[in-house]
Amino acid sequence: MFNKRTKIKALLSSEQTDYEATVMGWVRTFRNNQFIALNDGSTNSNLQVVATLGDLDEAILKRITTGACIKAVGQVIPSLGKGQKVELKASSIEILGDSDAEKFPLQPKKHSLEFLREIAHLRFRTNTFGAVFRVRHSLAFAIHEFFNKRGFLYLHTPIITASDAEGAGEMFKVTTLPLDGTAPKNDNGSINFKDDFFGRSTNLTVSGQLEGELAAMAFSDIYTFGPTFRAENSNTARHLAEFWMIEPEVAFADLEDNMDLAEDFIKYIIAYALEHNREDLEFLAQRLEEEEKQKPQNERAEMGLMEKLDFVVNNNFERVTYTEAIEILKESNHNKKKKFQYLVEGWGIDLQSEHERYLVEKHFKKPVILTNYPKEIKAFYMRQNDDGKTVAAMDILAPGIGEIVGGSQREERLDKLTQRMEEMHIPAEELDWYLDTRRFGACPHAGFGLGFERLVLFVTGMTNIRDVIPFPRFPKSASF
RNA sequence: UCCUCCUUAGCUCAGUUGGUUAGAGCAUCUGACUGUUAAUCAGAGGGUCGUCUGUUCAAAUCAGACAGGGGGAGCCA
Repeated sequence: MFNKRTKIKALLSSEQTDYEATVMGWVRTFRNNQFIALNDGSTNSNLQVVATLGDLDEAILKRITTGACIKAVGQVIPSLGKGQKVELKASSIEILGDSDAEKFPLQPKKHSLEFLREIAHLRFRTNTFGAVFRVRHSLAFAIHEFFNKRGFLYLHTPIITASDAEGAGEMFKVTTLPLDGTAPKNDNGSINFKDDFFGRSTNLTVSGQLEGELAAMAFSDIYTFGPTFRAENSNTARHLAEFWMIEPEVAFADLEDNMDLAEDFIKYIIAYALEHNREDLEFLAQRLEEEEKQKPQNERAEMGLMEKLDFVVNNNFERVTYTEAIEILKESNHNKKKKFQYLVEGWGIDLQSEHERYLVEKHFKKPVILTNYPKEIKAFYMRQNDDGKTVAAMDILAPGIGEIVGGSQREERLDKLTQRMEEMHIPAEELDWYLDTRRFGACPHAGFGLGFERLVLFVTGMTNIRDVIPFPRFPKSASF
């Protein structure tokens, strides 16, 4: 009966003593032939299991190696040593799974994140990744809680999609046709998808937004939270080929409502993690602090992780228009001294990473919501402002991460929308179903997309997006 | 995809102007110790120097190509 076991988190947090308990978990270290640091993933802390000399079989002791899985039964007692309040004095230890210490790659020492990424199937058993993925779990749970409390409907949008006109990025093809060159072709040499599984060309989704808008035109408030795929050849610490995206879509909402929602949302999620994952976050904060010490003084972050998260929860995001941002950048000493690689000369340019970082990290020193971008650099579905030049778009920029949210009020006016699609060469016939929302009972609405992994990066203080998703997919890599 | 740096033991790294048998710490193994906190102490084993090609009497060291990784950029979330 495995359910009789006590989870280490519960055992440690109760601080109750003098009762018998059964624990199971994986050995982190075995010191002095006597002290087992046992972890079962329920918490970052290990339980000290004491194997008293003479009480246990020598042959069993030999098999208690780093990585081995064991079951221990014994009395929970106040710890005789320092460093923990309670410990388990084992009366019996059973090896559930041996681990050959000569071959097990994790050692009781510091490993580089790059090395651990190569053994992503085992890195869950480290302090850092244990903390990261417990925080990730909490954030995911908090997202559902936030929207559920506000009456949003969780909409499952398709993962296989027929539309390839969204312009969000390169897509992965989905097909059952043979790849050996024998697939049927049209007269012009292109592949004929008539006999493909779906009878047409299909791809993995790059965004659930358009489908989300359809549902918002019935349920008022919806959100999606699911995997998203981009076949872009992006080799950065901020991009994945497979990532999870949250996309709320709200009827009867304008850009300001949208900004309010996004800001409330981010603060709620972070506050939830601060409340429920204190221990893990403090561990990650300490890890980050040690890493920062390696850097030269001028490159270090001004705030520690906990301080940063508290700050974000308790302060308003700075809201500035694109036009104001350009003025700030143009007039900045940084620009005048030509310290930007791309100098800011005038209105209409797309902001470079260095410009966004300057605004967030140097000028405002807090999250920034940039609004009303030139229409030329934004997507077709964004609502055109009365000035004829800008659209009701908003991007939220976070310190250290850059763009974390991209959203807009949507263009609900059919004539304006189709006109813009024409200008941007987006085939209207393929998106006829989408245009139906504008034909039958259109209303002002808005929404945004938030990259889940970027949020996890921000909250955990990790710096590479490949370290906050269990099994990352990126160019030239799809292991596990 | 572009720029740049890196690749030496299981891990993290040294390795002199190219020169004989390539080193350290940690891990592992053997033994000791038995209230330890990444335990400690003693000893041992462990390497096709990323791959290929070239230069040279001689290459871990120099050059080129390729592969993988880091940092930055673009695309974006």
